[in-house]
Amino acid sequence: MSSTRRAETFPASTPAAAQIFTTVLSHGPLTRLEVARRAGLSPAAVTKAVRPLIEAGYLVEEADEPARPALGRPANQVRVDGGRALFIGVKATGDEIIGVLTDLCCRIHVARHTPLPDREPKAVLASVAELVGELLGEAGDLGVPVLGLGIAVSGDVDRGAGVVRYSPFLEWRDVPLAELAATTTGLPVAVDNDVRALTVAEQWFGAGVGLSDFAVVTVGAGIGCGLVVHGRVVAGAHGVAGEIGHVTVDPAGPPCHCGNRGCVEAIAGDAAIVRRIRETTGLEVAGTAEAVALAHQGNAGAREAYARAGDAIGRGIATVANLLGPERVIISGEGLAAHDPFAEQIRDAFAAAAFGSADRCDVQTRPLPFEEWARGAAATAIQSFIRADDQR
Amino acid sequence: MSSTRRAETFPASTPAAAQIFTTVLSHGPLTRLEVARRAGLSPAAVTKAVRPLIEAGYLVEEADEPARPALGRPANQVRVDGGRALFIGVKATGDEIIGVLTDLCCRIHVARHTPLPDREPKAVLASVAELVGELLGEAGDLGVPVLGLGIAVSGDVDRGAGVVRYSPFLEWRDVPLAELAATTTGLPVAVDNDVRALTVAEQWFGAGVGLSDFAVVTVGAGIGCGLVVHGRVVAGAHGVAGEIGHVTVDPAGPPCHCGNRGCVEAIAGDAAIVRRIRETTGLEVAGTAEAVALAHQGNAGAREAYARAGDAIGRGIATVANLLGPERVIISGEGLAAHDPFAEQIRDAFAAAAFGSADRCDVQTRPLPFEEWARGAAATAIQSFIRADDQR
DNA sequence: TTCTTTTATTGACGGCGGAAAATAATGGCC
DNA sequence: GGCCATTATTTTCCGCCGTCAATAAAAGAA
Repeated sequence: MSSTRRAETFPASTPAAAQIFTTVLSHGPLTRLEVARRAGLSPAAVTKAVRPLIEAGYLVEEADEPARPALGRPANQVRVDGGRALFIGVKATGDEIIGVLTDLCCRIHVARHTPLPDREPKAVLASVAELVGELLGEAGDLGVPVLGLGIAVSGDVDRGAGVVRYSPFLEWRDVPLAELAATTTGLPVAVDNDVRALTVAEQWFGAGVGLSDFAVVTVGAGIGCGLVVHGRVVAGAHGVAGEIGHVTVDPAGPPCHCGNRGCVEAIAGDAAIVRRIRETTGLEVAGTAEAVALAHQGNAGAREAYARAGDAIGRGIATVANLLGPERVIISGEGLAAHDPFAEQIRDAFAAAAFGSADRCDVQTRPLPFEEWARGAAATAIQSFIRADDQR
Repeated sequence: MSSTRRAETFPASTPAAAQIFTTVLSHGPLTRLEVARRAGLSPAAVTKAVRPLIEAGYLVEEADEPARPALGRPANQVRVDGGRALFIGVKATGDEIIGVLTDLCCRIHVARHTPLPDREPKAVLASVAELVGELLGEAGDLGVPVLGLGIAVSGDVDRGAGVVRYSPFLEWRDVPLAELAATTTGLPVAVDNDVRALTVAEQWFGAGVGLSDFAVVTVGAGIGCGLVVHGRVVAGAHGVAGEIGHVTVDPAGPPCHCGNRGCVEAIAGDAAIVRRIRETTGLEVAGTAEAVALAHQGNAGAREAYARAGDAIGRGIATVANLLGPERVIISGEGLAAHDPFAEQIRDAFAAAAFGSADRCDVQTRPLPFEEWARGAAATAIQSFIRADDQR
């Protein structure tokens, strides 16, 4: 199939050129002058950097110029041609693989998911290859080349080496996933931790655009956190960071699988909430869906459990805000959109526990559809293709 | 006095040159080849950058070459000439001003402190000017020029603007301290938060040398924290960061002046420890010195209070480690050196509460003599003089 | 002495980004 | 319509920085 097709490379030789491209990518259509101001470069430098990018088709001149000035020569806006290239993002959980086909602007064109019968690296790799094959087929129909594959896995991932150091859900240790996937798919592969991947997506295409310091908190089975400091996603000295789930909220709280008590996750994780409702109401709650339904019906025990969870998350976020002073915290989770009381509780607890930063830190809540995880993986693939490791 | 003396400027025009200098500054004498490797530059670039620095007297060729290779031309090591320039660092607390005269390598030559009669900006400025005047006199005796003044203040400080936004201890709001001190002393002035200043000193001259991710935790009247992420000191989006003192350790704990309960500072701050000992033993403990003495004598109540405090600090540090994955945490405080059980308790609590990072995060304890705060201020002055904002 | 080995320096080269000037594209004004 | 003011973009030229390749330097070994 792919045979000896040479991997296409991005024509941005210098860091400045990459920065110019990412500026346009994140901040929509911009005139060259606006790009120059944002990137802190001279207009001439922008002109020179933009030309090869237009010639290669990654940037295009915007056809209509809506924002023309009252006076003077009208500006020509430039934007990224999303249709120029496609990327595939894959998120592997313990029992499912989610894959999306996105364009260069990280807009999802196709989403697929398949169950995962076996967690062995080989079996997972085979499933990933199959899913990628299907998505490549879709891409072939569109006649647009796929330039990269991103894979997101929860756990301890060495992004630079493309190795999954340790993934509890998959029960993997030191799996050189990037290399393996590259040989089976023939695509350039980027591998990263799932929450960090999601954070990259927010940084470049979401609510973190233009911010140099923000946090993404994911609420679901586990509680995760991606941090952006100084315009770069924090990976920690050893690849582990953002473990907000195991921040202690109440030393007398319920035991956590990590060995401590009262971790955020032990109070606000899906399983913890279900367990709490069972304990306080005596009802046989099967799962999260039922717990949410109970809370919506006004069941006191369920509401209390969610209030407790919201409180724990709010405290956890306040801890992040106190330590890092982010400009914004983006809370995202499956249940959040449908479940406002939860979010409100988070806000209240945050406001109470945040020391000096509460009024200066914007807390946003946004839903997290399951494809969003895979989109994050695609974002890392795009980032890796552009080869721009830091940006504002 | 100083009249129209032009401020001396550092002859490192490019970021690369500044990086080369800071590499030599932090990593002691190095051969040009070693510098090139560390800085990721060609040997030729190092040669060219080093020459003007030697001509200006900031670098010198090391006289004796101890590390000569078995074979080949012996290497010429280069080091920073500390005696080339002096800097003054000043730390202002609520009731005292501490000043040090350091050389370019941030070694303390003279330390002075004077009580602070009044907290009004004008009065503080006058005291600072007097102290600086004395230290300038000492510098004049040495015949070495003083090239900068750094002032460290606790609270919310905008380093870039040189403005103290809000300092609770001094009861200041929006005081343009850098500008004021520059006009009264005639020196270039850098102003920063005290804990961040201390962190810069550790990063360049202390236990953080060579690390891109570490934390400094100060234990005393308050509990502070300076963070280095991606090789840069974290200031947060709004100038507030590192508020580890108000991380909640126990929601049912004692009330804190910040309005919450069970903050680290409300358990492990000096005042909290003294109060705890009073409550549990009924003894009239006057201050920290007495509390420490009681603990050393084996008084059960005092030991319990310190154990509690150590536990709280350890948990707070674990939170930092879980979130940021630093390579090292440097705990520094006045009482620490004399007070090992405290430190041990911190370690234990950290090891228990740190999720996955405990075994990979090095926890160091080091004493914090009172001049160390002022030395941090001098470090920011040096950094500001070199004009290198980030480094590894 | 001469060769080998390692370090440091030199000089040519290329590329990038900035400054300034030129060019382009409009609307307004006479 | 011609001219001018205004703003955007491009061109041209220039300086500077860092790399490359070659060379010098400073030993010990043969």
